[in-house]
Amino acid sequence: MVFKRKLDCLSVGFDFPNVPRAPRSCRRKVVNNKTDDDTQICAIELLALAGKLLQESESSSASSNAFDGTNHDNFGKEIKQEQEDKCKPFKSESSDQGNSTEKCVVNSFSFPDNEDNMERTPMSDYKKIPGLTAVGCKNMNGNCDFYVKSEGITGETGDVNVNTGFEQGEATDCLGDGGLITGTCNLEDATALGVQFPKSVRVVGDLKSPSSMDMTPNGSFARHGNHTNLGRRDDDENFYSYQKLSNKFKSYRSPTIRKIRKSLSSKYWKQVSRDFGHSRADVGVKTLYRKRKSCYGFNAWQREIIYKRKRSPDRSSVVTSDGGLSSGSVSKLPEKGDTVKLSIKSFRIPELFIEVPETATVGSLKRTVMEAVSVLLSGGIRVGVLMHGKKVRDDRKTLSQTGISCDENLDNLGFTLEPSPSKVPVPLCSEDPNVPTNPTNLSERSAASPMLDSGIPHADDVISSGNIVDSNLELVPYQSDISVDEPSLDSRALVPLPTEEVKALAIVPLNQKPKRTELAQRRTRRPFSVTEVEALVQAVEELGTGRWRDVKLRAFENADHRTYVDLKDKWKTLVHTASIAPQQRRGEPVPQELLDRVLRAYGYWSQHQGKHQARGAPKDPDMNRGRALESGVSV
DNA sequence: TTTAGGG
DNA sequence: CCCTAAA
Repeated sequence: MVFKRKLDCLSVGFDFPNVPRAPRSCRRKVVNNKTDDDTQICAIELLALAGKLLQESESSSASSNAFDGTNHDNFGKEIKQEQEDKCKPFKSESSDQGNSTEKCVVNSFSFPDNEDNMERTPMSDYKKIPGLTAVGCKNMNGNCDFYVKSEGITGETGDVNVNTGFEQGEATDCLGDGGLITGTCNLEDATALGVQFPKSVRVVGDLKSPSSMDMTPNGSFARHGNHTNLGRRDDDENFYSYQKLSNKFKSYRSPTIRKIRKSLSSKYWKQVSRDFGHSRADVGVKTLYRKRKSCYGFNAWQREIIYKRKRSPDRSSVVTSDGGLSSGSVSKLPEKGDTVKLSIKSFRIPELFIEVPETATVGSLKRTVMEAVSVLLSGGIRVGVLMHGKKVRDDRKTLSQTGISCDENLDNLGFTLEPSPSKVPVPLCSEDPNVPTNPTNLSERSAASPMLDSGIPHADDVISSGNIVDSNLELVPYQSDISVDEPSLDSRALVPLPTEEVKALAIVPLNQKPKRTELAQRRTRRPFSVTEVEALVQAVEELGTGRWRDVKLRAFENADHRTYVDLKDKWKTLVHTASIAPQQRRGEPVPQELLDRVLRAYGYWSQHQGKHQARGAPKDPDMNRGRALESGVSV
């Protein structure tokens, strides 16, 4: 069954720690979709906003130079050319596929730096609003790359504004309709922007806000980074915002998780539970959920940041004595050793596989991507360091020992975002030959397939936050064979690593209006048969109207599709049905005899709330004689 | 997880 | 049937 399968896929969701993986069949399906070119479809790269902290004068000039007219123009051309080159083959192939689903792998996208801007930016204002829209998309055949174009940059008072438009007719070829805009990015506070597109562009701006920092040779990237993002002059405000976002994120995710759990067959969860060493399925599920929620979710990550901020002020120059962060302290260099300055333009993150029908709206695509990213981020991520393309696993090594020094060519240095492997107890379904299970090489592939949101593409969907159409998202846990990504070649400058992470994380939930994904499809209607009604009435007569679980157990134990809520609902309708004229009743007629019993029981239990509930069937003569029916108060 | 009710 | 606040 299609629906079922989709649910399974979805439920598996994300292979971040503690989350069950998709059934093999599901994952294999994804794998099979891969082509040789798929290896190119490397992990998504989250474009990171990074900054190089320089002396005021230096920085200022640098930033302005980064986007002077000439460079800018070239940039645009290059990108355009890139699009044309790569999209052509895709177009021919896609035509063969008919009007079916487009599968895209999001390679990279920017994330907004300012939440307000993000929410308020109407489509029509893209041209004017400072921001960056960057979307990379490659179809499964690896033939289609399209990116948004950087249209211009203006700067005022140190702010850098990158206006990126999306050229209709270019990138649109890949999706079949409309442009693709996942978000805008206001660089108001950004100190640097790296766009890892055909040609990287870096914007260095507003140096007042050090989102970057110097690192001591002994410092760990992660640790430093974790402090950094918050190290803005408006630290408190940012942090508050961050927390708010975190809450939103939480609330956003919860329903999804619940759906997932709900959707999963108990059988599957039981399996999962066993995999995790829980003896009881229900306990396992609960534990899983809670554990993840408390340990690996966004909250944990947040706590970690806070913790580190307070704990190791000496480790980072951006942390002030009072635990707060100030920009002023950032400029202070460590007294010993050389300083390594890095600029991170982008992070490679686990691949996100997205699948949407051509008829899906751009808005739904955006949301789909958003959801995929949200799920990815919700699992907790960590930073990986690559030197010469090789992952540096030893965290104890000093930077210089690793080869990361001011003398070295830092082009060999790369970073990745990855799920926290340490949180992965045991790879599920590791027997799958198609799926490498090295936890340190985790890579996510999320498949999103809106199926119901096949509405007519509407530009409004993109801009009207209040007009969001449901989209479908299904996440397929997936461990790709992509373990070590190419280090990004042009990254150098200061490293506010986690800064970017925080931004990314904070942004996702913001734009994500929690909406029901099609995951939670409405159950098929299954009218109660007379027999069922009889059983229900019988049980209620004996147990009362406040013990639906018991009713379920007693009369519908084996009817998996009848939940106690269903029974309660049915009783509710029965009471109503019995109360109205027979002519007004619909559906399969319920014998009047049963309806009489319904009213009788209803009346009885209304007057005996709890009195007999502890015992078995209340052999109350009043009820049996139907007197309760008339008076409602028969005792 | 259940219960209780509104949607 | 769904969704959820409460318990």
